[in-house]
Parts: sequence; C-alpha cells; structure tokens
Amino acid sequence: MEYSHKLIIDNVSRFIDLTELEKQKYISLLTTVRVKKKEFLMQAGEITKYEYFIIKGCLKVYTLDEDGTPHISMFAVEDYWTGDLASFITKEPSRYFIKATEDSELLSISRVNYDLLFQEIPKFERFYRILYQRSLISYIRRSNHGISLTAEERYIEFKKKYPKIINRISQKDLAGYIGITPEFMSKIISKVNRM
Amino acid sequence: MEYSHKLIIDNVSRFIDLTELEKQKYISLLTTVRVKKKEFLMQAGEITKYEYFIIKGCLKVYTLDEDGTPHISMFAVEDYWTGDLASFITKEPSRYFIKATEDSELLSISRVNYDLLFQEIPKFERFYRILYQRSLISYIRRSNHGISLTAEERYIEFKKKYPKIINRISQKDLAGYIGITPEFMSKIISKVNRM
DNA sequence: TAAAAGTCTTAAACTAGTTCATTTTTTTTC
DNA sequence: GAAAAAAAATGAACTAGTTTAAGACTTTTA
Repeated sequence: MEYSHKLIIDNVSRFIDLTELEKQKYISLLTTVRVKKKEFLMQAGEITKYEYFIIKGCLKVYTLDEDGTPHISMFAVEDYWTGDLASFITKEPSRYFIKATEDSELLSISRVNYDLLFQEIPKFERFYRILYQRSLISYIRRSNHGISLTAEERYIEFKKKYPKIINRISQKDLAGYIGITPEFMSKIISKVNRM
Repeated sequence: MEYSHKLIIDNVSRFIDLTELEKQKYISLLTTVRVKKKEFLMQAGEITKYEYFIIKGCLKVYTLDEDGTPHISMFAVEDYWTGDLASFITKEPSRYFIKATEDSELLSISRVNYDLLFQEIPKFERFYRILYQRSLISYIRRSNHGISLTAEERYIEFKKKYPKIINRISQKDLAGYIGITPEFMSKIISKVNRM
C-alpha cells in the first residue's frame, strides 16, 4: 500500500476496524492533492467541495475581517483533518482561505464521495461521530479560553499544547491565531522568554 | 406517548428514522430529571455521568476562574442538548457547573446507556455524527468570533442569533457569556439601545 | 549575490474593556 | 407587603491590547 494511504488508514483505524475490502473501497474514494508553499487550497467565496487529510506539510486556515486583518482558525499539519466544515456541509460560500505555509501533500474526499461513504460503509458514521466528538470537545475548550484567558495565557497554552507546530509557523501567523497584533505578540514572547 | 418523550423523539427524528420498537427501546434508556431554579444539575469536580436533553426550562453551563469570575459557555433551553461532553467521554472530573435559571425538566442518558445505545441501535451513530457535526460548526464559528469581534459586536450577534434566550437571562449572565464584566455589559446595552 | 519584500523589535500615543465604589431599581423571601 | 438581597446603572481611575511609525534582521527572488 502507498505510504499516504497507509497513513490515512492508520488514522481511521484508531476509531473503527476495516476489512481489506473496505480499506480498498475507502481509498478509491480519495484523491491526492499537492500545494506548494504560499499557494491556496481554497479561497473565500468558493463553495467547499472537499475535506482534506494532511499527509505532509503545514497549512493555515483563516478569514479576513473588514479591515483585511487575518484571523487564523487553525494550523493543519501531518495527520490532521482540515477544510471548512460549514461550507462543505451547507454548500454555502466559504468565508475561509486555506494557504500552504510549506509544500504540502493531502488526500481529499469530495462531498459526493463523503455521502457515498456512509452508504457503502456505514461504519464511517461511527468514525465521524467520534472524530467530530473529539473536535467538538477541543473547540468548546478553545471558545471558552478565547473569551476567558488573556493573550499571554493563550500563548503559553498554545506553546504547551502544540510544541511542534510553534516552531513551524511565523510569529505573525501565531498572532493571527492568538487573536492579537504581531507587535503585541512580539512583546509577549520576549516577556515570557525573559521569565 | 408522554409529551417529554414525544419531544425527544421529534428531536432525534430530524436526523434518523426510527421504528416504533426502536423508539420504545430508546425511551427505556432515558430518565426524567427535575431541577428547581438555582439548583445545580452538576458541579465542578464531579465526573459527569449524564448527557441531558431539555424538555422545559433554562440552565447555564459555566466555569469559575481562579478569581471566582464565572465564564458561561452556554445557555440551554427547550430542545437543546447539554452536559459536559469532555468529562462524559473521558471520565475525567468536570470543570463545569450547570445551574437552572428557571424550574426545569430534562431527560438524561447515562454513559452506560449511551454506549449501549450504539450497540442496540447503530443508527444512533448517525444521529450523533450529525448532532456533533452541527455543534462543531457553531463552535468553530464561536471560537473565531470570541477572538476576532469586539464585545459590542458579540452582543449584537447574540441578540440576532438568540432573540428568545436573551429575554430569559440576566444581564449579568449575558456578560459572563459574552466574556466581559457586568458593568461593561450595562454600558454596551445602553449604548446599543440608544443607536 | 544584490535588491526587494517580508518579518521582528521597540516605543509613544491611544482605545476597549476592567476595577472599584456608590446609588438606584428589581427580585426574592419571610 | 416590608425587609433583605441581588441586579443594574453610572462614573473615575486604571490596564491589556492597538495603532502608527521607524529601524534591524531574514528570507525570497531575479
């Protein structure tokens, strides 16, 4: 089996057991996508037709507000799922951009194949039930932290939770994720490092 | 069928079709709970054994930070699901309190019955897949808004999105949800009403 | 490999939101 | 239905985070 297919099967197999036939069927519903650093995987205004699994690389998912200030909602690296779930499901235009911050390789599943997947291998209802349950738990936590912690506390949390990601992204993008200006991010980092 | 059971079956039937037998089976896994205004449904430190569906009433789900300041993560009213999903799933102690802000009636499902439900009626994998998917979409949006909007914008959004809930909760609790002090909430409301 | 473009740092003036203290209004309780 | 308790309003002094601007450092591109 190809390396990329092995990776996604390992990811899925954390929650459900698949037969060899089911694995083959699943893989047949996926497509390989490559994006170079600084290229877009998708842009605001489009209706998202795919969900993505990252084999290799790093991408940022973000919106632009009226002032043109970017607000980063996630960094996606190896073994992560990404996309714009809202647009993918509701078929409304997305407000998100997804841009590669490193040359990246992904596997995509189209909306048509996603629907087909549940018909053909109902076990995937369970896989996505658990995947969404876990994402939900972490977003519930994050939406509270965004409101209740100071920027410095959010930075310290991020550093503790994603020590590998922090070394792969710019300070400016980190500021866009934490929800502050790059200038204030710079101050926080030099303060925290001094402590 | 009892009124409360009819309500929860209607809720579930939005996403999956159940036979009469399956409906009976499902209902047999639920328990009715009543809490009076100001009483707790659960408190921080406990391991959450239940998820709840609200038949009637209103409850607030919140944490207390080190200073004792409450941060409200949701208001649950009729036809909502609530609980602490993280503690329910991981069996770790909860950091949340759930307190009734009105006399309330709920249906609860225990963790044991929740697991049993998937074995006995696998269709429920689909129900929860869709339920969590929708919650995830709204939490992703909320965690971005928490970081990118001003308090005034968050208040206006809340008012537009939950016009019925806003009349049932105190200004103080709303402040705890928006993530600001009651004093500043008061200022925002009088400013927005003046506009 | 030089120039251009982007990132990071620092600092001063500013604004959104907090804190603390007091008064008024509303709700709860006996 | 009076007294007590809680919620809401207001204002002054404060702090976390923004804005603007300018210079130093790093990465990208021709």
